[in-house]
Amino acid sequence: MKKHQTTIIDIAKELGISKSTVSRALTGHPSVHEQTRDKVLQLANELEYQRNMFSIGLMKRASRTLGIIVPEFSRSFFPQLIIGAQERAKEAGYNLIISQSDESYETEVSNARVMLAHQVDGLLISITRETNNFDHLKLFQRKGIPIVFFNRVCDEMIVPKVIVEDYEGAFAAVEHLIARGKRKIAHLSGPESLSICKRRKAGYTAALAKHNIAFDEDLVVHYDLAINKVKFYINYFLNLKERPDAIFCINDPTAIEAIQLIKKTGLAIPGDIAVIGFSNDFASSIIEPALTTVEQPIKEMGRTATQLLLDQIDRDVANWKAPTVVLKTQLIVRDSS
Amino acid sequence: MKKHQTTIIDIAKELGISKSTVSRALTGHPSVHEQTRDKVLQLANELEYQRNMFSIGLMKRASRTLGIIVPEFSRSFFPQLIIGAQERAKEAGYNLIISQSDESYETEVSNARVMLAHQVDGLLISITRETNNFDHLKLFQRKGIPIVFFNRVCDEMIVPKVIVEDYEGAFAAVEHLIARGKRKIAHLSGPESLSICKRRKAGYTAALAKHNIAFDEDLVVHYDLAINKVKFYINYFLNLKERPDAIFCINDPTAIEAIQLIKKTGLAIPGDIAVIGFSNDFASSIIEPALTTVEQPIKEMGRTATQLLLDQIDRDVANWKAPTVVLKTQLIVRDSS
DNA sequence: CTGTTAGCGCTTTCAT
DNA sequence: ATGAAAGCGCTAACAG
Repeated sequence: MKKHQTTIIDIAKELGISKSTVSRALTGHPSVHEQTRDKVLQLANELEYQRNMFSIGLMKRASRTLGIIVPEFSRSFFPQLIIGAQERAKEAGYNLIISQSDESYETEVSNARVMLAHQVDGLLISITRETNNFDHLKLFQRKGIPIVFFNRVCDEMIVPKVIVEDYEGAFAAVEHLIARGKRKIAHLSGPESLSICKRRKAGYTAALAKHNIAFDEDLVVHYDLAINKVKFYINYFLNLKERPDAIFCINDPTAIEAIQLIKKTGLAIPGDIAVIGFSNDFASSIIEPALTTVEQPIKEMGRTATQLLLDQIDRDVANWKAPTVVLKTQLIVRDSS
Repeated sequence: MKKHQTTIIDIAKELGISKSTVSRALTGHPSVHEQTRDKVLQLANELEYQRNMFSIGLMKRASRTLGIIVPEFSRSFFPQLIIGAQERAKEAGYNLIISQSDESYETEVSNARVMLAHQVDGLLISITRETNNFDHLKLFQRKGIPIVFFNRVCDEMIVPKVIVEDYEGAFAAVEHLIARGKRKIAHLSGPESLSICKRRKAGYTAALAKHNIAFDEDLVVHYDLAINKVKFYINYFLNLKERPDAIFCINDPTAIEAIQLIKKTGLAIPGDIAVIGFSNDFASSIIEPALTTVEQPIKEMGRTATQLLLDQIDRDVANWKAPTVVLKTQLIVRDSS
């Protein structure tokens, strides 16, 4: 199958007028005779003319395309976020190229390369759990292509970021556990390299402090978010001399896995051990007992990140102060606590 | 922020050689002096040169980009499928532009337009539950851009398709229910317009027939897949004079919703009513009782569809017989039946 | 092995 | 209101 594209030249030839006039008519330029424009538009329609993005891109040095790189999308979080981003992009007349890095640093670098090759006008990114080096992203800055981080952000780069109230959310979750009478509250956290984990842990610690509960090193564990390893850490918690009476998990998939594991041991949730997650993923209301969790506005995060990106693209900003937008979180109390 | 692109011309000038030589060196053309090539490659690297897809696309009339349009991706099915598609595309040196039509025909048409504007070399698509008119897709054929349907296919277009053994899967599911002693088996199906639903229904009907169970019109309901309407149909089933003792649902989200609703009424699953889904989504092993379902090879479907698309792109086929690939399904028996 | 030339399809001056 | 011409960055002939 060979593609045949209807071009402006075809239309011009057919109508016996110049290419430039056709171009003007097609782009809605005012200085075109109405009759001429109508004729052009009609013929273009008949021939199913489609503007060639390559030549336009070549001329304008802009693709009107944004890129988004997410670490994974097997769980509902990132797909939902992408829906928000896509909505906002579309409203603004931009398209979105999506790619997922599968929690692999290498793939992330390769995806970034693809985005560059596709001449995206801007990049949205949430980094993998492995990403420690940011050269591939700094390259965008050097090339003058704006970046916005969301969810998992990079602290060392000064660009706009969208995060949620991780600290406050974690604080509220732990305070809620305390209100339920729990005192030995464990925290199953993610990689220490992710700032999101640091903030949630800080909220956890602060809530304990406020209520005069001693911070116990043994009750906090960091893991790499590989879901199949959760069993190891849950076992660890359950076998402690003084078993924790609650576990605050870094995210919903972790919490859901934890619940399934704990149920198998015969322990009662939340009686023996309460469990709390973070994010309010779809599955959290399905599991039994239904998961108490900290809801974050996922779609909104996608929209906001996209907006911040558009702001940078439109504005011709030399010393633009990169904002960090912090979205609200809300504790959803269900049956697991 | 204004983009500055390093171009081949920059490199040529810097090195005092011709653009074509630079181009040849960069594209790995054999007829370039090794020294020259090394110099070019090194400088390109230093200057962080990035090929401009626009000019290449303009020249080659190909974008090395595939498009994929899915009806939604809030559930895990399509994201997983996309992962498979992306894998295969990447292996073949293609990029993938993803868009989701939100189960809206209008959005699907608009997304198709976007794909066209982006000059995709081929399109993968699973239609929305609303799509009855296929003009927007036939346009691709007219333009010589290959299409492959997957999952939700269009019967009236003769293009490659990837589906699963819907009939066989449904047959196995219903036969399993019969083996469990169920006799009044209901079927909550999707829109009659989707061939996928027709095939599953046919499997259902055939299994009943094989075991001499009369087909009961009242036990089959079609709905539009809007998940919040499931309660209406479940209620209908539960209030029938002779309540069904099993429900075969068109997909896992429907089945999961059904289980939640049935549990609220106090009926026992599977004792009073067994429930079976289709697809083996992530959530199906989380719900309690765990959902019996027909597993389909989701990632594989994405890979296969992509391969069929690549086949069409590479081959210069006038009268290429469009294949329909049918992937295996497998019944996963869990606790809901 | 390397350079020259001529476009790909479009927009954008600059004329008229 | 329209046309002519130049060129975006690259590659593919065709020469040497």
